[in-house]
This record gives sequence, structure tokens and C-alpha cells, in this order.
Amino acid sequence: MALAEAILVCLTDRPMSGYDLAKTFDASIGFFWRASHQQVYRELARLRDKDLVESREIEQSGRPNRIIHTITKAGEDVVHAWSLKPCRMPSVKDELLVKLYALDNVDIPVLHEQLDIRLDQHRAKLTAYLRIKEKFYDGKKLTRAQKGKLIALTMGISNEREMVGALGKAITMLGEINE
Amino acid sequence: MALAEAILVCLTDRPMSGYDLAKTFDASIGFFWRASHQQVYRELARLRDKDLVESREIEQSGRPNRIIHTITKAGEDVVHAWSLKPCRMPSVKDELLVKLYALDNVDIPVLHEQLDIRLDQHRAKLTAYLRIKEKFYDGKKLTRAQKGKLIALTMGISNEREMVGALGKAITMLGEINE
DNA sequence: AACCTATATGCACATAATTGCATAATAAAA
DNA sequence: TTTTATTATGCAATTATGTGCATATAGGTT
Repeated sequence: MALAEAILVCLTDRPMSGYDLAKTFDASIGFFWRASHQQVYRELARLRDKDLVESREIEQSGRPNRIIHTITKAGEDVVHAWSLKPCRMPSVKDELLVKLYALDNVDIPVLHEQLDIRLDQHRAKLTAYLRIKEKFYDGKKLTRAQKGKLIALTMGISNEREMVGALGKAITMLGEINE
Repeated sequence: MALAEAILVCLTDRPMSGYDLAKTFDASIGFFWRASHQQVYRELARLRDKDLVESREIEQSGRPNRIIHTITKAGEDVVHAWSLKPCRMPSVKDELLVKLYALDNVDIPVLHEQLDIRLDQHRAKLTAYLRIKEKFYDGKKLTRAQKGKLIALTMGISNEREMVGALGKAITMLGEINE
């Protein structure tokens, strides 16, 4: 249910359209909570029904009107209440690890490729995170809100770096099996 | 959809009851793909409908009869076909990181506690994984299937170790904000 | 005596997520 | 000239996941 809260959190920063939010979920906050644009629009409708956001339409010509969503007082209260509730452990669901676990029932050269692909994906993420850190955080005077985002980003970086290392090791171990 | 495949993979090892599978999902394969016993029973019914497993009942007295599920040839084919399909990136959804991201809208002492709790959870996981590695893999002669499980476990260990380190660092960074 | 754990199965309801579809205009690139 | 990307919204159907409930017995603990 924390998609609602993630959206509300974004709106505490500034009022946004569904489109803006969807983009935000493809970048910044999406590093920690992934959601598609369809999910965002659906959740926005629910938030509006519960009066946690207020929506007003901005006329545009040539394309659909923008609908700008603003968090309400009730919405802010929901965010605060959520911040007090314990966090769940993110549920582990990784097909790649299941395939390693099931090594005897799996095509090993294909698995090798899949590990390489995953390694590239984590390398790409790491590069993206490092670029953001350098561009927006390094050597800058930061507000408290920015410091929070930096802590989250730092965890992301550490995570991706570890995955790159661990996948490299896994690929080596897998290679040694066939010798 | 890989719950179906995860179950089938377990059944390639040996025929099992739903209860056995549920226990397996609380331990070994559950480290990489989490599922509750309700999910397992429901998925087993679906696998039976598709003739990917064969189920036979074993009479017992005093408690419900055991239903032993055996993977069929069609089931093995499904596992093999699955092994050739590309793996998805596990979808990131971590409330704790969202709370850090939203630092300005969050109760900081409570967040501090939540980070401590998460740190303990990862420490506990790390300890459990290390114990399993020591007990079942270290200094033993391993089959290929076991080597696969060891690679997956090694990645799990590396992951947990990194999380413990990163959370420690995050807690320090959070502490420095309030100074 | 009351409670907890293990064994063993599963339904029903609710919430969440994915996938495909649908619309509609502009501007730039191939 | 056709295709693709960008802006902008959203529904419908399906699949997946989570939560609570329900049953039933044996054996050990407080």
C-alpha cells in the first residue's frame, strides 16, 4: 500500500500532474519504489476519492489537459502516520537466484548469458546513481531533505556495487563448474 | 509467475507434499523466492490442473492425509523452457528507503529505530546463511546441483553483509544530520 | 487446565501489480 | 513521407500476493 504514500511524499515537494509523477517514478523515487504510469494514475484517482490530494485541471490545446494534484492537510497527516508505522522487509523474489538454485534443471550456457545481462544492468544502475550523486550532491551545501535523499542514494550505490561484485564472483564460480 | 517454476524446481529434487513445500519456502528456496503456505497450496492446485504435477493421497490417521506431488514430464519441460527465458530484474520496493527519501516528512527518531530494526534483521539473515554454508557446504565434496545452491547462497551472504554495512553507514549519516 | 507447536490441508476476500489497449496532437528524425 | 518520441490521460482484464479464517489431532510446556 505504500505506493499511495510514495506519491504523497512526492507531492509534499511540489504539486504535480500524473505525468510528472510517472516520470518521477521512472527516476528518483523509482530507485526505491517502482511503479508504472498506469499504477500512478489509478492510485491518484483513489487519493482524490479519499481527499488526500486536490486536483485541478489546466487547459491546454493540442493535447490532453494537465491535471495538477496538490497534497491536502489530510494527505500530510497520512504521510506522518505512515512514517510512524514499522517498515516491512522487502520481499525477495529473484528468478536468477532461483535458476542458480536449480542448476541441474537449467541450461547452463543460457544462465551464463543471463548472469552477464544482469551484471550489465547493475553496472548501468551504478553508473547512473554515481552520476546523480556527483551532479546533485557532491561538494554542495545540502538541506535536510536533500541529505535524506543522499542517504538513500548512498545505500543504492552500495547495493549496486555489491551486486556487481557478487555477480562477477558468481560468474567465475559457474565457470569453474564446467572445468 | 515464477512461483510455479520454483515449486516445480523443488519437485525435481523429490516428490513432496504441500506441507513439505511450504517448509522449503520458509527456508532454502525461500531465501530467493518468498511464498506463504496458502500461495503454495493454491499454486499446486493450478499445477495439477495443468498436469504439470501428479498428486496422490497417502492415508493417515489422526491428521489430514498427506498429498504427495510428483513432477510430470510436461512439468519438466516447463522448467526447461523457463530456464531459457530472460530473467526479470527483481522489482525494488523498500519502504525504508522511501522514508529516507522523504526525510523532511518523517519522524526522525522513529526512523532511527526502524533502521536499527532493519539492521538486526539483516544481521540475523547473515548469521543464518553463514550457518547453513558452514554446515552443508564448507569442506564438503559437492555435486553440481549443490554447487549451484552454494553460488546462490554466496550471493545471499554477500548481499546481507553489504546491507549490514550500508545500514550502519546510513545510521551514522542520519545521526550526523541532527548535530 | 490452558496454551503452544507440529502436522496437514485449503477457501474466501481483499489488495496490488502487470499487460494490453485506447486516445490525440506536435515536432523531430530517418 | 513515414515513423518515432514526447506530452497527457486513463480503462479493462488478468495475474499475483497477502490476510484472515477454518478444520483436526497429538504431544509437550507452563
